[in-house]
Amino acid sequence: MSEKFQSDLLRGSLDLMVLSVLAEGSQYGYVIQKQLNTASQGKIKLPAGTLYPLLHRLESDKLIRCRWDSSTGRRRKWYDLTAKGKKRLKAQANQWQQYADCMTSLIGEFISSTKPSGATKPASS
Amino acid sequence: MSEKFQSDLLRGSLDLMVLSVLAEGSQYGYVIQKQLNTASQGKIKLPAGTLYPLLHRLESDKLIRCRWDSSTGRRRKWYDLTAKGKKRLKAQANQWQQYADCMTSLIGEFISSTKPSGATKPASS
DNA sequence: ACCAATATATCGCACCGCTATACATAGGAC
DNA sequence: GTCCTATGTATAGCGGTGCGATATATTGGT
Repeated sequence: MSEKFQSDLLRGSLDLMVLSVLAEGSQYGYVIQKQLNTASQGKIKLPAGTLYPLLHRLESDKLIRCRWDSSTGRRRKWYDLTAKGKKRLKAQANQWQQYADCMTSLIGEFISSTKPSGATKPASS
Repeated sequence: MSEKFQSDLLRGSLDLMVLSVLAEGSQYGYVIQKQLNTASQGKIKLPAGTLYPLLHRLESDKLIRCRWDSSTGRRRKWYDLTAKGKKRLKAQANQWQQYADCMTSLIGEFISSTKPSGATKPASS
């Protein structure tokens, strides 16, 4: 249970995940790491050797910007989405959805839909 | 329109797609290529340099098996799912679904559910 | 004083999709 | 017959990226 996803699944969508976390507000690397772990129910355990180079790439692509700050305690590197980053987030989220739809139509019949606790959704809102 | 998916999206799921095509029956490489192109509405255009090495990998992993046959015309290399391949297909399809659910819960709010600025076709209804 | 958790960083490996290139056959146009 | 395109398979090498290993520094608890 709760196995880790195979690494290759992250290729092409890990940057999108990080952008989506930052869309909720400024964060620093270590928290992003923990957040993705939590949000995925332990299935995504980003090693530091993946996370920090990724953040550096996003920054050099001007999708996020950073700022050292110590006002919350320790000195940490806080990241923010740029306008370009927000735009990219939307574009990439939509592209991912199309990709997912495509995958589902291909492999849908091979998925055993035995959800461990059924409950579709308690009719939110 | 009908842009190609970025290559990295395929990492970790391309093998799954090929297995799912072969689950419908024996096929040879060239047809698999066309089939994925069709099924994805042109968004997946597998280059031969991707397809054949992939088939070789799947074969060396004993997920598929091959056989040269000329009885339908030209000499072609026909592939079949092995028992191991069928098992892998199911396992990987389920893992992918979990991954997709995880992604959706992360990025769902950033997906604009309206299709990109209206129909290319004048809505037949 | 010691140790674990926090926090960031970089090096080099491994994997795989892609481009480029190659070769062979088949069928139609001219 | 020759040319061109589609069909069909194959491999070499490049490039990008997730990861393990390793390094460094700070913080708080015992």
